[in-house]
Amino acid sequence: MARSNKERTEATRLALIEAARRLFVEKGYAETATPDIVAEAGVTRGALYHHFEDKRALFLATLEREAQAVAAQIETVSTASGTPCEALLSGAAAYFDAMAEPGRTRLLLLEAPAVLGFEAMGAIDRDNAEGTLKTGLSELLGPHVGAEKLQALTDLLSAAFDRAAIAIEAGADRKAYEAAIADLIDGLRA
Amino acid sequence: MARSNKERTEATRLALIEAARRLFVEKGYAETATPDIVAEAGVTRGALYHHFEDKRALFLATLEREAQAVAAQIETVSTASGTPCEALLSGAAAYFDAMAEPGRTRLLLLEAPAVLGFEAMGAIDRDNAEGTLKTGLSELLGPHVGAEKLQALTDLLSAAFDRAAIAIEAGADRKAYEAAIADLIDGLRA
DNA sequence: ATAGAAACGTGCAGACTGTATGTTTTTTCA
DNA sequence: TGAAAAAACATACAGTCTGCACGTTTCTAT
Repeated sequence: MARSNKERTEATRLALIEAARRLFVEKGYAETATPDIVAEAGVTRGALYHHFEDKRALFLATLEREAQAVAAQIETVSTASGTPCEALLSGAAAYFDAMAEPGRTRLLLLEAPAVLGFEAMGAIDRDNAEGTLKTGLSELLGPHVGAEKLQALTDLLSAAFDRAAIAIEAGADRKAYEAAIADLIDGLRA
Repeated sequence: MARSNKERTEATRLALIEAARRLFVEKGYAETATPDIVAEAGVTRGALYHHFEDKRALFLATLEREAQAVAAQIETVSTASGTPCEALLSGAAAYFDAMAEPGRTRLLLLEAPAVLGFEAMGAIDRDNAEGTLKTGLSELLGPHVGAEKLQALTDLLSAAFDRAAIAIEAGADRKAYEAAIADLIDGLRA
C-alpha cells in the first residue's frame, strides 16, 4: 500500500499510545503488560521497542499527550476576563471540565507521580497549568508578595485543584468543591 | 533456642516490614523484588508468603505502620490550645515534623496512592489525620457551615498539607510553605 | 536498480511472582 | 511424657514478563 516512513511511524506510535492509554486507565501501569498493549494496538513488541526505549517511555509519551490535551482544552475557554478572583475561579472550572475526561485523573494524578517521580511531575506541571495559575494568583495578591510565597501558594492551590478533581471523579458534588475553592481563593485577597 | 510461635511470628513480620520499608523507600515499590526483601530481612520467600498474602499485602502492612507512626508522633504534641487558627497551624507544624522522617513522603504520598488506589488512601486518611483536621476546621468556621462544604474544605486543606510536605522534602523553604498555609487558613475565618 | 537505512518480526535469556509441596519447630492433649 | 496436629518455615516449579539480539521486510536515496 506504499506508506511513507513518516506515515508508518506516526500511525504505529499513535496506535501504541492510544492502546496503552486504554489499558493504563483500565488496569493501571504496573498491571498492564506490553503483550496486551501490542495486541490491542495491532502491532508486535518489536515495533514497540523500536519506537520506545521501554515501557516507561511509552507511558511518558501517553502522559505528555494527555497533559497537552488538558492544556489545549483549558486554553480554548481561557478568555481570562473579570476580576482576578473570577478569572481564577473560571480557570478552576475549566480545569475540572478538562479533568472530567474519563481516565484523566487516574493517569495524571495517580499513576504518573509513582511512575515518573515527583520531579518529572513538577516539570510537567510547570510546563502546563502552573504558569497561568501563578500569574492569576499574582494579580489577585498584588505586587507586594514575595516570589517565594507566591510559589508556595501556587503549589498549594494546585494541589487543592488536583484533590478536588479526584473527589469529583470519585462522585463528590462538584458544586461543593468549587465553593470550597472559591472560599480559599477569596480568603487570600485580603 | 525455643521461641514461642508468637515471638517467631512477630520477629519475622517485623524483620520483613523493616526490610521492605528500607527497600521501598530506596527503590520504590515496583523496582523492589521479593528476593531482595527477604535477603535484607534474613528470611526466605517461604516465610514472606506464609505471613503475607502477596507483595502488596506486605506493602500495606508497612504503610499502616508508617501511618500509625505519623499519627502517634502528632498526638504527642497535640495539646490543641489557643485559638482555632493557632491550633490548626500547630497541627500543620506537627504534621511537617512527622513527615520529615526520611522516606515518609515517598511511602505515604507517592507510592501508596498508586499501589493501593484512591479509595484505600482515603480510608487511611480518614483513620488518621483527617479527623483532627476536620474538627479544627469546624471550630474555625463556626457551626453554620454545611457538612458537605466542611468535608470539601478538609479534603482540600489536607491536599495542601501533603503538597507542602512534598515541597519541603524536595528542599523548599519550610517557613515559606508554613506561611502560605497560614494565609490559606487565616483567609477562611472571615 | 541497488545499497543503505528504517520499520518491523521472532526468539531467547534472565528475572520475578505466586503456589504447591516438603521439612522443621512448636503446641496440644491424652 | 509422647504422639498428633498445627504453625512456621524452606524449596522447587510453572507461568509470565521485560528487554535485547538478531533476522526480515519495506522504504529511501542516488
